[in-house]
Amino acid sequence: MTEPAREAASLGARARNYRKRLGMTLSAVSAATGISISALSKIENDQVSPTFANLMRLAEGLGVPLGELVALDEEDRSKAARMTVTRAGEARFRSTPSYDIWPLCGNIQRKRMTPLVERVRSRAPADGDGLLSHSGEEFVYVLRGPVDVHTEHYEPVRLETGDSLYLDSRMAHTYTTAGDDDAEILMIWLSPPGSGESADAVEALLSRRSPIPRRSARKCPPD
Amino acid sequence: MTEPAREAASLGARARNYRKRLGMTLSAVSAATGISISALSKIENDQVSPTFANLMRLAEGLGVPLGELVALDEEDRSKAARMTVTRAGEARFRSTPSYDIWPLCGNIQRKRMTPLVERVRSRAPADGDGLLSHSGEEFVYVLRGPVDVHTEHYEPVRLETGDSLYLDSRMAHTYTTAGDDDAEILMIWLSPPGSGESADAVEALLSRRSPIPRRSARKCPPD
DNA sequence: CCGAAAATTGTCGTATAAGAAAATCTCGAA
DNA sequence: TTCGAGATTTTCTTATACGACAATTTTCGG
Repeated sequence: MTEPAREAASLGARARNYRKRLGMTLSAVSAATGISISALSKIENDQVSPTFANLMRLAEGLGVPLGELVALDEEDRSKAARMTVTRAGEARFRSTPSYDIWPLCGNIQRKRMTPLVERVRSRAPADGDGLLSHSGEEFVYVLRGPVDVHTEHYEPVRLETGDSLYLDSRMAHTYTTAGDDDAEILMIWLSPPGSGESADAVEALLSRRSPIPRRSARKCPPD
Repeated sequence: MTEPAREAASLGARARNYRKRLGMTLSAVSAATGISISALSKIENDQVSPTFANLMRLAEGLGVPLGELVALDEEDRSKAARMTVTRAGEARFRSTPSYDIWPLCGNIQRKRMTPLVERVRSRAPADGDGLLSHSGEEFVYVLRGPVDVHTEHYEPVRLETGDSLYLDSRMAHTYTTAGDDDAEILMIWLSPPGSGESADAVEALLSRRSPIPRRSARKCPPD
């Protein structure tokens, strides 16, 4: 057997990695892309040199940027190796009128996603910050619901525990708790490609949300 | 109003732009890449869908990262759906040797993050897929632990429920359950920025109509 | 060990990309 | 304007990717 799949050296290996990653079979990819199973097999085994048209279909079907699918490894991965862990109780606590916020994994630099656990306290959009829009995209997974999502273009959506949501942050939005207790959500915010990332990301997010001075940070576990 | 410099919309246009920027003729590119002149002409005019082999040769000959050559403009998400919800039970189920996977919010197109709920079944890296590396970054929040994180550059890390982790996906990694039962994690995978960096506006203009001052076949590679 | 699903391999007909050479175009100079 | 040489496009033929199908082989669960 080949050694554990490192950065796949060939196009076929990369394509296979991305497929495996989604737990898809060749038939599934075939259905998603319109490429025949046999062609997919040959592509993954580097027996053919696929056309640009099929490369585009494949990237689309696998949900991978085309440039990434075709790009050869151009970087020393050992230097780029980065990882950071935040323990359940170690996140630092911040507060806005509507939310208590625990930024996660803040140690790592140069990361592009900003993960937060938020305790939703407000019961109506008017209670706190109102609808706000900002750049980027955000994904929300409800740790303890129910939560109502208010946006400028959709009817409010109620999310229960375990529900998830993806939205374009440029559309004004806010979250409110829909139950008797505060709700809790895990949010991952993705800043747009051009904007500077880094630790400032959380500050930017907080400053947009919080017209009032932040309190001093204190430790408080999400759970 | 003068026509705004728009980015090359097609692969052929991009290829031509890069060639013009270097002041090269088709023959020069042919010599540099090994691709026939006629094939180059047809590629630049989008009359053919070049093979991956020729795409690599072309990128090499033009001194352009392959990802840039092939990347489509990833803009225009205005028309796409701005929000999508996945209910707790509605995610479609997929399975790999090591994981059960529920892709979340798959409906929305053009999103840059890929959220998944994964049930971790394997108890050791060797049980299933082994260590895998791929592009991008990933954030993990442990819904039900404990989970062990194995990487190629770090000692294994044990995560309990509520812990979170951020890592560079290019570092080979895998997750195993460290308890008696299967573990469950929420993962958000971020694919690398589409290499569709906008072509330089000036270059786009230059390559359009009024050609670069053409000194009788003066082939000077820019330095 | 078995059976089923998945994946690979091989063949064939078709579609189409690649390469060679001829035809056409461009543009400066006489 | 005409001319001519290089640049580009347009024919051709050849090479090969694609899709369909069938036959194994491999991979997993049970």
